[in-house]
Amino acid sequence: MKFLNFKIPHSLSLLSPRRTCSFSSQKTQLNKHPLSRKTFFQSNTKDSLISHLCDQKRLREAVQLLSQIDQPPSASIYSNLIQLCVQHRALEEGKKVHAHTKASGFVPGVFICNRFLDMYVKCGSLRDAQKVFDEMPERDLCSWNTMISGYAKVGKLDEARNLFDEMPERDNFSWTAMISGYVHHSQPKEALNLYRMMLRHENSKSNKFTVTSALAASAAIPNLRMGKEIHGNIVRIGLDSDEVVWSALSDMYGKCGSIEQARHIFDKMVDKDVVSWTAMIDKYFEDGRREKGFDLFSEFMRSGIRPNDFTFAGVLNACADHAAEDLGKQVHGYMTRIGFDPFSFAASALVHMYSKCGSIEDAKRVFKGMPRPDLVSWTSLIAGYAQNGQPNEALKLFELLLKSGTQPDHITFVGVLSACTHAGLVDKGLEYFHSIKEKHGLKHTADHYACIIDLLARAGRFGEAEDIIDKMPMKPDKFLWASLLGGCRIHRNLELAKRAAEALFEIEPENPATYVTLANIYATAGMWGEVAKVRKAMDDKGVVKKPGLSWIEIKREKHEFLVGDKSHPKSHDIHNFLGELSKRMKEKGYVPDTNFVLHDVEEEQKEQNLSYHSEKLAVAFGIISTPPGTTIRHQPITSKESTQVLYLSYLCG
DNA sequence: ATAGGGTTAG
Repeated sequence: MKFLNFKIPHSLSLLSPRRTCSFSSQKTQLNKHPLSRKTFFQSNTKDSLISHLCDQKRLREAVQLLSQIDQPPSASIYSNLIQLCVQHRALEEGKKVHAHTKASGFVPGVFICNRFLDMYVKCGSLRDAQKVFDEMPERDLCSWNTMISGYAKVGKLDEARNLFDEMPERDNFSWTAMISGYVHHSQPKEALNLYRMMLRHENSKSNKFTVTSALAASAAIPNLRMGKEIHGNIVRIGLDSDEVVWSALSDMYGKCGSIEQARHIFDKMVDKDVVSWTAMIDKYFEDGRREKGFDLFSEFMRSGIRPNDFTFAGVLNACADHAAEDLGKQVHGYMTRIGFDPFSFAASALVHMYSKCGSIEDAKRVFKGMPRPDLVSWTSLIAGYAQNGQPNEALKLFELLLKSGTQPDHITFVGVLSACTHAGLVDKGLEYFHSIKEKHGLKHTADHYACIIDLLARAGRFGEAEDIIDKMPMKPDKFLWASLLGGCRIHRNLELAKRAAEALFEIEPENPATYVTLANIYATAGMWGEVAKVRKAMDDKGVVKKPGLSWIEIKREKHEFLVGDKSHPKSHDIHNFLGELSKRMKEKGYVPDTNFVLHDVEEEQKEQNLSYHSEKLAVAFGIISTPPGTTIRHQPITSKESTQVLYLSYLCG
């Protein structure tokens, strides 16, 4: 081996005055000249020392040692070094190695060039990769594919596609890189076009990689017909023995709305791994079938396969959505036992879960335990404070965020603006609103506009609100108009209420809430003729106000209530409690504020006959069925069809 | 050597 090394650094002879001497005579020369011999010996040792350092993953030292030798080491040493740079995502060191090849006069072949391409791509410097690619005298399929995949992964799809179209021939790697690039960057249709093109024109046969990408595309559209077609292909070609293919297939059915089919495939899988389990569990959550999801989750826990951060994040988000803090706490405990990455999104999902459940102290504790909280955690906590009656804490936290050097994004500002709304800080809110664009260089989103209109309308500053609406660069959405309508109701602004309602009738004519609110505004103003007109319009259009339905969960059992509901077995106790409660409230001097009734006029009239609103019934039942001091959480369901439904959950302590 | 499945915040 050492003898071989002797041959490679022929530039060694540069050190010796006799460059032209032959191999054997040089050896003799070396023997005769102690200095030359020492140099040779050192270089030789350094080569093997670099190899040794590479084996030990000591990248820094290896590169430092490399910089001390002027002549190129063997190609395999370069290769090892580059690979190590890739592993460490060490762009700086990688550049040093690259510079060394140039300085030492090493002429890299395609193989080493491809390594450099891969290194630059993985370290995130596509510019350097492109430069290497441009300078390559000779390229192979791998060179092209590495570039295409590099561009496709970061969403530079045009660049990727240009290379793809330009390359002389394509293989499965090229197709997969391109198709998955489209899938991951919201162009699933283009992905499927490409897949069809592959089937048509090229002789490339599908393999498990191309079909999984195509399945992901069908899932993202979603296109069940195409998904089924690919399923057929898979069976025909015999690719149905691969875990990932199965998983993608199950995912496709789930995303295309056939959750039963997804489960069917999931059940048939022999070697389910953490990804297939997690995906199936999340399917149930997305489908709103949380019991099923939680059941499958506990089944997974018993399977012996180790869950990962995706699993935890998925379940915790489901807990957050359902204010299921008891389960969230259990998951937290489990995570602590088996360990989780405090830098990962499982950690921020914890902050989110506790914030959403109203346990802001727990959220803060998790947040403080994070070595470097990410933006999602900051945002969750800020929004959590805003929602849980501590808007000033939310704003303080936001100022801390700015000091920490983390850049807020548009979602952070939704939390900030809603904090201002809750705190009634109108001018401060306006200041933040303007800073979004001016100080942070972000674009105002429809959400920001809805927030700021909500803020101004609640404060009765309708002139400014209208001014902003008229100047905004996009069409106001339904949330904005609904906020405005709500503000008009508080401040009895009939004119603007009409404008808001008309806009809402156009956007969502089928939503009864608009009619009800407008009728209420007219009723408050005593304009009964207008109330009747709104009612008639509702009837004419066939819009039906669904009765408000509320439910509360006591010990995992759901109890439902309609307005004026007397069918519950405990109905008598509930009504006694509520009667007692309003008696005591009146004694304390409480006067009901009719501006803030949550229900429509008809229901209000019912209430005068002691026909209680469903929320009141549910909360009352919760209070009398639980020990004193128990937290009762409420979670508005924001699905399209039932905006007035409340979800209340009693959590065992 | 280059490619595939599940993913947070109002």
